[in-house]
Amino acid sequence: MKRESDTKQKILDAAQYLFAREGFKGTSLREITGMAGVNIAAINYHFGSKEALLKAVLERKLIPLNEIRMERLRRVADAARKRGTAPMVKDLLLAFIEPTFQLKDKSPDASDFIVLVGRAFYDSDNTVRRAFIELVWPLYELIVRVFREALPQIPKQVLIWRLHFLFGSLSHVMLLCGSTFYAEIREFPLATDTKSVMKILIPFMTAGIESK
Amino acid sequence: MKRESDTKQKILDAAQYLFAREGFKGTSLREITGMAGVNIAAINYHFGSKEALLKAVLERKLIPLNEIRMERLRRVADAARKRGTAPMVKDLLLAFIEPTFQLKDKSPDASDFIVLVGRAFYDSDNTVRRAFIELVWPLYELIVRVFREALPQIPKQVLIWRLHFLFGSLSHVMLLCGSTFYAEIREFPLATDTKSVMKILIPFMTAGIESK
DNA sequence: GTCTATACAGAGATAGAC
DNA sequence: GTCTATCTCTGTATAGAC
Repeated sequence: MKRESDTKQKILDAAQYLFAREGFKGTSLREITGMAGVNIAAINYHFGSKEALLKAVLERKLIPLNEIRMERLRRVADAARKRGTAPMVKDLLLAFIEPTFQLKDKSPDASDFIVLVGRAFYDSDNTVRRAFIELVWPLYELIVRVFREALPQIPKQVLIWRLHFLFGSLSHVMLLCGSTFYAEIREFPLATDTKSVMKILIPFMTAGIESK
Repeated sequence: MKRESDTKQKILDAAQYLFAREGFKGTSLREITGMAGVNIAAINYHFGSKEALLKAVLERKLIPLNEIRMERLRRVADAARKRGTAPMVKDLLLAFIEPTFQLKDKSPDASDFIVLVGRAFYDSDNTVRRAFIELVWPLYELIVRVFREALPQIPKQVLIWRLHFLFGSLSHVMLLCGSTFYAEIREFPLATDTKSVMKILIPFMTAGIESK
């Protein structure tokens, strides 16, 4: 007899793998169940719909990741408040960005998840975009708040634009670091380990966000 | 009797409109031909396949746009060479970025095209990504070359990473400026006219790319 | 409760008659 | 250049076995 969570887990793993490679629309339920070695009806039984399955895949890793990111951002902001100073932009950036890439050191399927999330905001499917935005909304609000504390002299509209530039760069880097499918665009291999990327990305972003 | 180019044109217009809204995979040939008021088989007759239609849609506006961008980049680099100095980063950035947004002042369907291109690199469909990369490759190579002239002291790998950060931000901004579908993520309206966006984006990018 | 097999309606692309 | 016929594959629903 199979345990309930076994089938669910196998479906989630296969779905994450395939969604990352073929996209949401590009992956059929038959492919997923075929790969997971379960019956076609299992997805509807366990999750209710393809859309609900996508949400489950995203939530599984994104909720814990967001908790880590929010915790780290709050810690930076709190420490600054105790010192009576504004938080440093580079500390906030590292707190926000680093945890995502550190996932790769923990689990072998992290790359698929990173690609999935890196694409989510740009997906042409409303379902995917909405599910993603809903999940990251509290984090987004926290980011706006702590960066306003760090840079009170910058008009809010300008700061929000700059944060969006950051989100764009971050998504782009997530795809380049998370997947092998983008090798075609590189004329020679770029180092994509977490430490090397942070060393280039954080100073770039700090300079941009702090610019006059 | 219909003129040959009439049917083709109507298909291209409908396809661009629908691809921008529903994505490549998410748009059916029936939707396109229905909107264009032509027969379902007309796409295969005129273009050969859905994939070839996508390429035609991209090429129609992207080839002329890339010529403008490359022309402007070369002009900045040439002027600097004549002066015997390195080209200015902010001039190169404006030459590369501004023409895309200026399309909106020329044609009413430019927003759809901008969204389509803004998404292309992030599409989960290989077809879309490959078609896009092939079309922008000469521009990409020129960009690397002129930015190396502007910043010879920065190691090539670091510079290429920074250019990719730029591409990510640019794509993100193209979606936010080109579409109304992203209104959900803004807590209050951001100004998305070309001049306002350039005024915020160019200094941000200049500071990031020139950072120590 | 959990899983399987099968049915279904609709959308996919395309070949070939006209 | 147009249209229809066709055949495959999609997501979902359900009836029943264990």
